[in-house]
Amino acid sequence: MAFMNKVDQKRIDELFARGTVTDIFPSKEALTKKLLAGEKIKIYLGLDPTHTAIHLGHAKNIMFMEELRQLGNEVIILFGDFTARIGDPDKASTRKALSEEDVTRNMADWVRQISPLIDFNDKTNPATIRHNSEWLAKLSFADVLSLSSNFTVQQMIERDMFQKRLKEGSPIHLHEFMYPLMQGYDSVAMDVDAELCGTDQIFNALSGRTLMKKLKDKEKFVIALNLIANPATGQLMSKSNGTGVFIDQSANDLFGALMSLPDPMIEPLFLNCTRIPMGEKDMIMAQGPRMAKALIAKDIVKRIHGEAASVTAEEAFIATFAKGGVPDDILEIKLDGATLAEVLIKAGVIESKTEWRRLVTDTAVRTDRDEKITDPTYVPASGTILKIGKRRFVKII
RNA sequence: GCGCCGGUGGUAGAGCGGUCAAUUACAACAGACUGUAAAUCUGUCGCCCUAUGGGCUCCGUAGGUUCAAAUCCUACCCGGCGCACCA
Repeated sequence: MAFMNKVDQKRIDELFARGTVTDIFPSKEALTKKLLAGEKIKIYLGLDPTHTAIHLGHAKNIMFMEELRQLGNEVIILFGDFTARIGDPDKASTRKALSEEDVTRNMADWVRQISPLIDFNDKTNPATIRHNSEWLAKLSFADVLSLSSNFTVQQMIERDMFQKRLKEGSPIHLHEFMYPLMQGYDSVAMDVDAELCGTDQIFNALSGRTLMKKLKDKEKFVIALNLIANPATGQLMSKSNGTGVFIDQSANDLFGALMSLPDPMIEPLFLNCTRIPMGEKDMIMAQGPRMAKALIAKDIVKRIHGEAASVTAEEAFIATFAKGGVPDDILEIKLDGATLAEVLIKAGVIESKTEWRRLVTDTAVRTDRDEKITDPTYVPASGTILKIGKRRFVKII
């Protein structure tokens, strides 16, 4: 184990070649040297249990951690359960704190969702999970004072978000200055060699670097990964931009969500979210956007739902959207004397009768034989398959 | 505690006595088109109905003024800013 491994070298090169690592502190050279020295490095990735809307931007960081784990490093997934209850400074405002139950539930949900992406059960080198309440909850006020003496107010207010708030006259709560401190102390408490984070977390990660140097005289590496953005528009992948893809959905839905992303996202997805060798990139991109996107979507679905599901998802997508067909597994509903609209509301397919009337007048409702339904009071025969819009399918039994 | 400002639909954010179920943008939904659940164009976007019409609910909460309130008044709750208090 303590010798330089050619295979590892190749793998590390490949990892960096994807261009998803934007910053390394103190330097890339130092890190590569350390990784190749055959020493097992202890690295952590902090996750925020204030929410469970896990999208590809999170997923790709987890994938990166898995890669490091496979290279033999000690990999820690750290839940900021203590910090989540305090509230992280947000761009615009102070974030609300969560209850303990919320945080616990969220953490379980995170683990469920990321489990396909990182191995917590490997026999020799499993990824481990820790919680920062383990140490942060135990600090005394004196400890906190002593920690905070390592930073100046000037360093804290230097942050963009604080500058912005100062300018706007929005509040900056004192405890928000503690956040980088707490996150920095995570590094000390776990005595890590490195931290992986998104570029948005560099400030916090670097405060950990400062603390490690001051308190332990140790050089902590910080590896910052890019945030996935649309190269054409510069917009980050996010729900509000209509480009957020959440991983907690069925194979079919995930595949569809990926296919519907704008074409300029193909390359970032390839680089960030797949591990298809870089050598194949040009060949894949040369196949045109549709093929390339499908290939990438399939690879991503495979990582989360497995090979078989990824194949079915692609087939279902082609059958349903490219050919206008009907997927296999559709909701079956029984009328039982109620009107169609009533049954659909009950099944959660539509929200209200008003919505139903709208859909009918928009000619969004048709049978599988392409007959348009124009009467809201239409009573379908048993066995009829109804398409409502592009994505809603119902079979009457 | 005092003063000032604000709380509007999924979000941002107009409106500030009738013409407001509430401008606009984003999100969402639908149609056309398409390789696509993309882009673009078009339409829709509180609920209910015996429907080119009618009814109900809605602008922090509760009252009030008025023929009429999201719009004015009062109280309360919540948020922000400033000042003070911290004998």
